[in-house]
Amino acid sequence: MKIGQATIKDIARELNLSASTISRALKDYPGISEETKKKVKEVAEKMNYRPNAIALSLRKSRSFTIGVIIPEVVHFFFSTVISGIEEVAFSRGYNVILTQTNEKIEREKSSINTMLSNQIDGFMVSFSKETEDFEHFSKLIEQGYPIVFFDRVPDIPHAINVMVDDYQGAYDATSHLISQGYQKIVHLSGPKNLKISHERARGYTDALKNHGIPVRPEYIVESAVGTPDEGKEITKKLLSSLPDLPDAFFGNNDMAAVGAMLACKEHGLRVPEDVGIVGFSNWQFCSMIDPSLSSVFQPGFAMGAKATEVLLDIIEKKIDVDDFNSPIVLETELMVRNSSKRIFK
Amino acid sequence: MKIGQATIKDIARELNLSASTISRALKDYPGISEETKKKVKEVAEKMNYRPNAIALSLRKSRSFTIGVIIPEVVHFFFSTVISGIEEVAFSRGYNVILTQTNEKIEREKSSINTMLSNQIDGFMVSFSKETEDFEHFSKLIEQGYPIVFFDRVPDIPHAINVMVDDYQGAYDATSHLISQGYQKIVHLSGPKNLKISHERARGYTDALKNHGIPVRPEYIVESAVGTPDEGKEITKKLLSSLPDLPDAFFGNNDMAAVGAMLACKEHGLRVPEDVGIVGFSNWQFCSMIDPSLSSVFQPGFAMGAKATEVLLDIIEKKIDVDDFNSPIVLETELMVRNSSKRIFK
DNA sequence: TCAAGCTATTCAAACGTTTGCACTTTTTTC
DNA sequence: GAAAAAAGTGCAAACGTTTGAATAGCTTGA
Repeated sequence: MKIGQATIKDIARELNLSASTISRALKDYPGISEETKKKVKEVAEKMNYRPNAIALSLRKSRSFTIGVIIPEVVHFFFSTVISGIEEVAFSRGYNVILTQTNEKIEREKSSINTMLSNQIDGFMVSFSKETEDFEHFSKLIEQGYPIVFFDRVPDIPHAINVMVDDYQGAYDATSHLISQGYQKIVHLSGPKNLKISHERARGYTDALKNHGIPVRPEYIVESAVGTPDEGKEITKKLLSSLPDLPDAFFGNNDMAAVGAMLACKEHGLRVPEDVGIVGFSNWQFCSMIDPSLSSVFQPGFAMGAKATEVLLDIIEKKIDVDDFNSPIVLETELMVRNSSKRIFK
Repeated sequence: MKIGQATIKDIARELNLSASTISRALKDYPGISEETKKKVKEVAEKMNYRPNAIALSLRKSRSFTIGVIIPEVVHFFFSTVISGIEEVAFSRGYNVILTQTNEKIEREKSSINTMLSNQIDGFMVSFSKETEDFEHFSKLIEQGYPIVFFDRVPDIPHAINVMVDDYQGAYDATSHLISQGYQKIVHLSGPKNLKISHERARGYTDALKNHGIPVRPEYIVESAVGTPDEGKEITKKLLSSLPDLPDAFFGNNDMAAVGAMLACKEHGLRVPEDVGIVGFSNWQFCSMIDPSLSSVFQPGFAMGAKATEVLLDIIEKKIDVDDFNSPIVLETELMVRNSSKRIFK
């Protein structure tokens, strides 16, 4: 049978003291005699006293809990972000309550509501693919709720955004392919409503331009879902329909890239000899497949950690919301592997 | 500026009614006139009233929150479990607070403490590799805290365990290898203190025995960490030291199996012609690597969902703790892919 | 001797809900 | 037309904690 946790009142009764004295004694407040403090602490220990965080939250209107809203948990990149969030939150004494939206805006909204009900101290959000209207976030910001966006960030006033340098990552990846002698580079792009998709596409385009390679619209194809199957299908179609066969694929994510790789292999093309491939995100499997997949590393853990640091600093008023007029951008790193190495030294 | 959320008192003041009436009106309690109910609800709507879950928790000694303690978030299998947990919890109106132990028993214990402080309604636990003494869990069970273990389950009285049929999965995998003509099958086993490791090893051993193949102790090697690198190293050593070369590897997990595959390839062995390989867990990358990796599918999502159902049923007293005298076991499924297909039909 | 000044402690209200009970007021019943 | 029943609402306590203000019991000093 669950024994009701000992409370301050129980200790008070035991020692014939008032609740306030117990509270202060436990907190080492001045004005309590050393003797009393000692006794109180002993009894607390003996009774296995554990402060009731709920009561504390009610009193202080602070829950020491942050809410994380994420599209999917079963996603390598996001899981690394969660890990970073959890790590920092734990070390600073906060709880993390987690919900996934499964890319549905309705779940996003309802999660916000339950979290508000739960008096969360702040939000960390990466919004869903369905989200095109940011009204529900703007309202929160206006009302002064601490909220930090990561990875998928909105373009709205006063939003605090932590992101990866998608533009540079894509630029590097594309430049690398060019440097390896690939010229006809296809970009499998991401969903149109995500800023990260645009940034990556822009990096790709700029790299081509800066190397004097014409940008062909038919070489930019949307791979919105981001599964290997989708990438494979799209690539297959391209290979059988394009008059001028591409010699490289730059995927907006690793899944699409791996799909492209499979399609190329099936089409009898050798990777990297005939076709070069680079992905984005550097999922675990990149080094396990054959040929190993070059990819742009996104620092997910660091992103989660940094975003949480910022959120907690805001919550604790160590920094001011207005200090952020531009996003916090983390560096990517191109991991060159065999799928794009054509020039051997 | 954050506007203090409207409370029941605010509505009461607005309508010149008492807090109790508001509370009852909002809950459609009998004994409140339809007219009042209507007015109250309108005003609540207008003031954007949102019940304070913290106050409710304090009053009811129920937080509608469950605590999940998991070894790692960045782990395909566990992330699918979390997803299942989150899904069921959300649909039944519960929050999920998540902590990862990073395989450290100290974090496990301290997580339990903060969760207890937070008046969590119940626990879901998969313990760390370091955990060998289950005292801290036994105590919780004795005190009547609802707690459900999943995947890594303890062998202690009254524990409610949800697990996968590791024995059968391993048995199937090994039998499959035998049916494909492999005879000298190495098992890369898991950490010794996890029951799942024993079960998988037992399935492997029994399959050999039942097919009249002698079990050789030197063919069972511990791959405790479970990374591709470790699997690769171990396999390399085996290939260069064993006088009688093995012709198959059954990995306790996919990472070890992939390591074995890489080592075999480097050693000039062809997969599956010379060596057959089967993993365990069916991680996403299994179908993406070349050759694709056969693996035992573990229903992670279903496990998380089932475990949560049970936990919530216990919390809500829909079922009794004593109804569980044996673990809930979920079926595995062998996914045969190219890494172990030697007999072509 | 007594006001002043400490020290150690207690009181009481507050955070936002819920809920058993009591209290009005209205309606029904005979 | 008076008593009984019903309907609608309010009071107050409780959940566990914190905290400003109040109080009690000392010691000190002139």
